[in-house]
Amino acid sequence: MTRPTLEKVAARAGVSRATVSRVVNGSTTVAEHIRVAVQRAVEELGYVPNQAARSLVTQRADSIALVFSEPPVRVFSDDPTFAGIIRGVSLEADAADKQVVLMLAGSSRGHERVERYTTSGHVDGVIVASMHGADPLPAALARRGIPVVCSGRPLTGSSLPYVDIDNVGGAESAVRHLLESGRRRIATIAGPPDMVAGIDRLTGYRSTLRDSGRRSIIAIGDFTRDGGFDAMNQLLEDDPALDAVFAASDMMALGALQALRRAGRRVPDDVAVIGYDDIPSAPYADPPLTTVRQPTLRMGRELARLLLNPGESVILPTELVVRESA
Amino acid sequence: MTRPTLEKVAARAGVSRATVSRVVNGSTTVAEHIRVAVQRAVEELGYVPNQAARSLVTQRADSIALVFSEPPVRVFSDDPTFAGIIRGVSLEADAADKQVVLMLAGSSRGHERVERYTTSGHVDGVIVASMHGADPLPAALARRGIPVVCSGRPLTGSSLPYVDIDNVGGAESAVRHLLESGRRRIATIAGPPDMVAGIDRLTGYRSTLRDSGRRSIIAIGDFTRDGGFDAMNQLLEDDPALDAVFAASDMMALGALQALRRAGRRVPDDVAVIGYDDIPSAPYADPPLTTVRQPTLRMGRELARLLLNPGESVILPTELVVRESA
DNA sequence: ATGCTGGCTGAGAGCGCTCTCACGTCGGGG
DNA sequence: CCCCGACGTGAGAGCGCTCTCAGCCAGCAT
Repeated sequence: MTRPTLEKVAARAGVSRATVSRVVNGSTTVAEHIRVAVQRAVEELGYVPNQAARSLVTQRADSIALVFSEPPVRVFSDDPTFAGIIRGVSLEADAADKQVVLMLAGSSRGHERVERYTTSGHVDGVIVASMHGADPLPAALARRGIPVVCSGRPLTGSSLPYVDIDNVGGAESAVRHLLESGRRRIATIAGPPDMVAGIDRLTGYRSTLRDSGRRSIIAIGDFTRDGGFDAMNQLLEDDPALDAVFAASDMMALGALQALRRAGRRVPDDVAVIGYDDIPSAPYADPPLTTVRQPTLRMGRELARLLLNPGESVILPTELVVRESA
Repeated sequence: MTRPTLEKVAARAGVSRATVSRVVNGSTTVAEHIRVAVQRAVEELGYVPNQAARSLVTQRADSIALVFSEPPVRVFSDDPTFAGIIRGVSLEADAADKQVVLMLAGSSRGHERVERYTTSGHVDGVIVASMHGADPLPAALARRGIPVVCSGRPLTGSSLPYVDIDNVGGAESAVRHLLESGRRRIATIAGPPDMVAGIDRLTGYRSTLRDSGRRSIIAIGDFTRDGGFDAMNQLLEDDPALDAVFAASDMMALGALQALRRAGRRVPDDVAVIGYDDIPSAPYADPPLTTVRQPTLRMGRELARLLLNPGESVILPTELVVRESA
């Protein structure tokens, strides 16, 4: 009942361990008839290489970790970002014959666990998908000598390679759309100021308005629906005459929609609303939400590619999806 | 720049490899002053045990795999099930000092990858969270001699241990609630017939109606919003006089709500609607959705517990959450 | 004094694999 | 005819760790 070893396979095929190893690893310097014999033995015995033994000598694990430095509730919300990243990373890793190991490092204990796991030789590199730009984890891993790539520009001043989405540009395109459709008083519901996405989208909003000579009307949300609801109410109070809102996330936009409805404002007639992320339920909002879509799959691919063969950081463009809310 | 080994630590602390190993692994038979000295050496060198070497001799990996046998898009949808399971598993694994490795086995290639990974000694056991009860993966792993626990009763007839949620009971409680509030013509939007959750919820619906002498009105959905929308339309056509719908998932309930609205039916006045899952957006539906909540966190805990110390399969109870839609 | 027990420590044998060498065994050129 | 290179194979040394077992030194009973 014990798992067959190289030795067993070798004995069965009537060759040496080394030869079996060569066959298993696809070396070309093995005579055809021997290769066939070995493969049959492997098949018959159901041999699977012991990865621990292999790693021990090669010093490679042939797998990479994809760490989500967020509480699971956020990772598994109605947000396509993570799903896209995972798919992209998996695709690229597959192509390079690497295994992807997902880890959640929500708590501080999680951080420690992840650090131990990744430094103990389980993986050849780590992709940290952290929304909080000031996360200490990436730098900590890098210090340990582990290759690291960040999803989202790190706020820690470290020079780690990263892949980010053009948040500034995305916000700009949204606000410009509002401007071009004749809106005059454009408010924003910004994200948390400790997240790159929040900061950059606010920057894009601000600069675009400034360029057009209009003033900013800002409320801070936390990327959640309730946060968006509250922020919208405050915005309405601050400037009852506003005619458009750019929310830094679709969730907040959904909350804003609700607040607007409750306040008796029609969307888009009285107030235009644009969100960010293009979550699955955006098309089903009332009215269907105009939003900024991000190339999450591509982000995942670039992340993996950057980890596998180091190079320059990458910034990906966004796409404005116009529906009915603006 | 190379990682320190046991040997290095031993040399620095002036003891043997064996002693360092003892200290690192928390053996009690080490003299206090030596223990302290070794710990200092470990600290100074930043020593982290090489897991490959350790696994090689212990034949343990000290980690377990949590495999999602679904496409990522489903895993990362607005569905708290997976998040709850993951948190529960993590909690329990943490307590047992095991590492949790998440894997997605959406494609058939994914299956193969997962099988290779888990059989190559990377993990001590596998939890398969598959919604498709007929998934061949669990049995395949078990055949390989790897401990396996399934989330959801397997439909393959295998006798693998599993943890499931009382889908029949959950459906019963929903239908009974409808019955008790005076509804007479209660329809259902069932889930796909190849998923245990779909099958069992339909069973619960049917038996409850039969017991009360009423007839079933059934449409099949696919657990998606669009599927729910279509199914609701068909139901309306089949029996325009229906006054209640039990949808086997909240997503389908959301679609049904939309179809009902479009058909000019008021909820709950004309038609009562109950969903299943209690997704995060259920309270924000219009009207807020009455639904069946599942103990997903506990499910995760039981799953891990069952894997770590084998025992009887477990079935967990549900809870009816009454809001305004029914 | 001698023998014994009990508590700690070190020596050393592997765990299953890869990879470097050395070792045939051919074939072709000198 | 011999030598040399190319090619294919096997022997063997580890990779870094755990764990058994032997060894040592006290301390106690005999």
